[in-house]
Amino acid sequence: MYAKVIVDVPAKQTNRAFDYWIPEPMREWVAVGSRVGVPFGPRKLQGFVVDIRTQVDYDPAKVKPIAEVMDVYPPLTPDLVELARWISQTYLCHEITALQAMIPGALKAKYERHVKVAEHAADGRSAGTNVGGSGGQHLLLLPEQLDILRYVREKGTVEIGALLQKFAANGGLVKQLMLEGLLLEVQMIKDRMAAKKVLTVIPPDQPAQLLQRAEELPARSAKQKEVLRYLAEHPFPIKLSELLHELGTSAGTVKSLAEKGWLAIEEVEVFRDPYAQRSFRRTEPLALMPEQRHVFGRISEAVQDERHQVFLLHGVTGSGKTEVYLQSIQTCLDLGREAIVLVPEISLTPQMVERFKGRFGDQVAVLHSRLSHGERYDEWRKIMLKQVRVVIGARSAIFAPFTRIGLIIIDEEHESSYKQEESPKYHARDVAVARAVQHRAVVVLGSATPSLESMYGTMRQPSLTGTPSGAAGGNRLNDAAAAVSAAGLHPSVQADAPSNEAPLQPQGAAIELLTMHNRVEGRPLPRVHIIDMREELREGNRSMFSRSLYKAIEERLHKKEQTVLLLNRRGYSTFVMCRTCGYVAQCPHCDISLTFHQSSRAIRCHYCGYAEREVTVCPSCSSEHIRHFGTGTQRVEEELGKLFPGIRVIRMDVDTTTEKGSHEKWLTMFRNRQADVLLGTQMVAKGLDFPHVTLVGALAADTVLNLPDFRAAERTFQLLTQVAGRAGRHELPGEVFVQTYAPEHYSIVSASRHDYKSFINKEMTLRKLHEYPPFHRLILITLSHEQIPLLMRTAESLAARLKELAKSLAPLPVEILGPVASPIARIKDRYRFQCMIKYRGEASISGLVRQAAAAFEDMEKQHKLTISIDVDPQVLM
DNA sequence: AGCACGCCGACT
DNA sequence: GTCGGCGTGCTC
Repeated sequence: MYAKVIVDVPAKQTNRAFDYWIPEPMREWVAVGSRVGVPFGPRKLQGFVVDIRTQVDYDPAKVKPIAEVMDVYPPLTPDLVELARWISQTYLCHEITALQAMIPGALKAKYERHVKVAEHAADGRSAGTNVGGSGGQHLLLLPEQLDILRYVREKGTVEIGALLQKFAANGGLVKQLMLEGLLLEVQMIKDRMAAKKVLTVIPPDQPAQLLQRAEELPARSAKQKEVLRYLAEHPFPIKLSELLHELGTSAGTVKSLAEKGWLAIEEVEVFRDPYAQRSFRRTEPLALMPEQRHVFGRISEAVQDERHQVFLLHGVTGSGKTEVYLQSIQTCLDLGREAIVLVPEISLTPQMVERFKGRFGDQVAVLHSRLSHGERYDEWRKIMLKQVRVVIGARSAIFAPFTRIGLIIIDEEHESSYKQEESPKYHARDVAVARAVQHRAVVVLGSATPSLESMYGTMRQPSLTGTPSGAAGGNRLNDAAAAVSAAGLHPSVQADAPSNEAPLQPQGAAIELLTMHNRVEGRPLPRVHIIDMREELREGNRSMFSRSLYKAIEERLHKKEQTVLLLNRRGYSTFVMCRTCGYVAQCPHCDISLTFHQSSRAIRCHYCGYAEREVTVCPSCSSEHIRHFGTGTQRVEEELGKLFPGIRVIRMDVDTTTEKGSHEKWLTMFRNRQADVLLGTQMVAKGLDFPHVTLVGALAADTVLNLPDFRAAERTFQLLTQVAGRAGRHELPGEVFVQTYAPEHYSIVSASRHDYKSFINKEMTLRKLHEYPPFHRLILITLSHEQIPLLMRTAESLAARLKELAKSLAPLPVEILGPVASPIARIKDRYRFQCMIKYRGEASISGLVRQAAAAFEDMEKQHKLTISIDVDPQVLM
């Protein structure tokens, strides 16, 4: 038998499967999805098995055997292997990159070079005797060299780095021994993190015997008797450390019993459970409101039919989407199938976790970035070992190694954080649809402000001719591309399918729209006031608080109610400027202004981390009129303190939430009403639910609007709607103040009226007019290099090449825009140029782009030029 | 990505 | 004459 293996080298030339022979004894351990160690040229590398065959396509005489199998159970399921291929084709990345993204970081290969003592050096066992060299020639070994050999022999194998460190004074000798063949190099592939194991005492099958045995022991073995009696009474495996603590004895006591064979001590895998300390109050399903009942009905029907379908659940904030998710998941579990819930990283709060753990108990695994490497790995292991059936997590949880997925929920589906910014630059929403096709699972996209892409999907008519995806035998991924497009997320996505079978018309059912207009228990949406800050300024108010917001905060302080203040920092640089000459502190390595950080009193670059001391004298004109521009949360906090002496403010931003668990700490404090105001960036807008919040203020609602991004209006509308939804979720009614310099902008007006429909109509019209997504699709190609001339030349010829190739697709509209300098024209001393491809979805374009980029392969290698391709970019910077 | 092979300049 | 520069190509 042979295996096709994708090796751990992310390069164009190695972006294909290599054939290896599977030695007979390994046969039962090697499967599609296995991690294996394979010889590759002179090295040993990790790889993933993507196929198993009886024949090879390569000269059988040259096929090498697999060197080792890394895991007892393959860490990837066959469907994930297939999905990785789809991702690599759709998002134009190396297949290995997609595969690696699917396993936890703990399983990333760590390559170690070890040495062992060569067998023919074995005669040199005793010190002082010199060993024979390979040619029968007698080499004189120095005593130091014998020391090294003896040390390595004792240890078995030693990592080269460690050996060199140990014998630092004689580093040359180690090398010499290796050259002479007395030390052999062994390459090892290690996991970054192993499962955590704990010594555990296992009682025998018949614990009753233990009492008997205790009698037989001599009187002086009191401690041993005690251990036996304890185990007879509690005949369950127990941690050795716990047992010792319980009985106040030492390990020797238990060990001697183990040596007699009366009990066993084993290493048992334990799971680091980040939620172990907490108990979750069990919750029962809540009664559903009529709208919720209808939505739940549609979803659970589809789940029960085991048919692939995508729903878009548009529910206003506070309409009870989570309860619908919970009950739908229950339906799915009752059918013996598994569920994945994706949540934006930022809203994966303990509160959210609690709701799922409360309903499904230890059936739930949680995956998010704040877990340590080990914790994350353990949660993942629980999924793989089928100890849980529900996963809640951020973007990458879409790769949970389940085998019978029935339901995938994507909460806040409009969030741009579902798009990964590093390779593989996948969108979890699209991957979810592809994965759901494989499993014939249902996808629920939930949001109070659905993305235009998803909304567009609901507007498409189901095709008359197409068979519904997931129908008989259709459970394959080549349908997935069609399904993603049929789902309408994009006009059409095509995995690099041979063009003869590429369906040009999307087929299958479109997204079904489900709507919930009402908040639970008929609570009204909060009243939203738009405050024109231009007018405030005209009337002499130069503070960042309008008079009405000031009054509203004052009122809340009196009534002992709470306030949430949002300061949207995006697009709001807190740059440092000299008021005399206009000098602005810039990063010397990037084309971006440095931002001021109060906590460290430093100015630093967000892109490369460059930092310098705060400047008090202008380096350009020596003036002392240096001002920190932009309204950072720190300044708002200061001003609050001045305006309302004694006010208790919790500030949440990058500066205060980097520490592990700090996020949670602040929110708990606020919940316990230990503060009057929660002030923060985007992170205060998402998913939080505090009963005593009756006032929400957006201090500068329109900062995003000024960014050169076609999604600016959409982002603004979403953010304002989300943050407004934080007010008045419980008994107390809420009120919202939106401060802006663009009070007539449709995104702000619609958000203030809670009018999603008028917003979407306006925005759709504009997008269509300007040929932007979702009507057209984009691919952003960014080139970077240290020197502008070479960079420009390459970018020009890449664009020319693309235009050339695009002609072959005529008459399908494919436009090549650029090259132009990127919005941030230099990062880390590298200049950046970009080209944008704008096309209608019917065009199968990924192959074309790859072809064009491939022509510049040698440029990349020779001149250290980098080309990065972003399919469906979310952020155009 | 590594690593070897291979073809042209400054040294013993 | 050789050591070594890094361009080119391969890894089952």
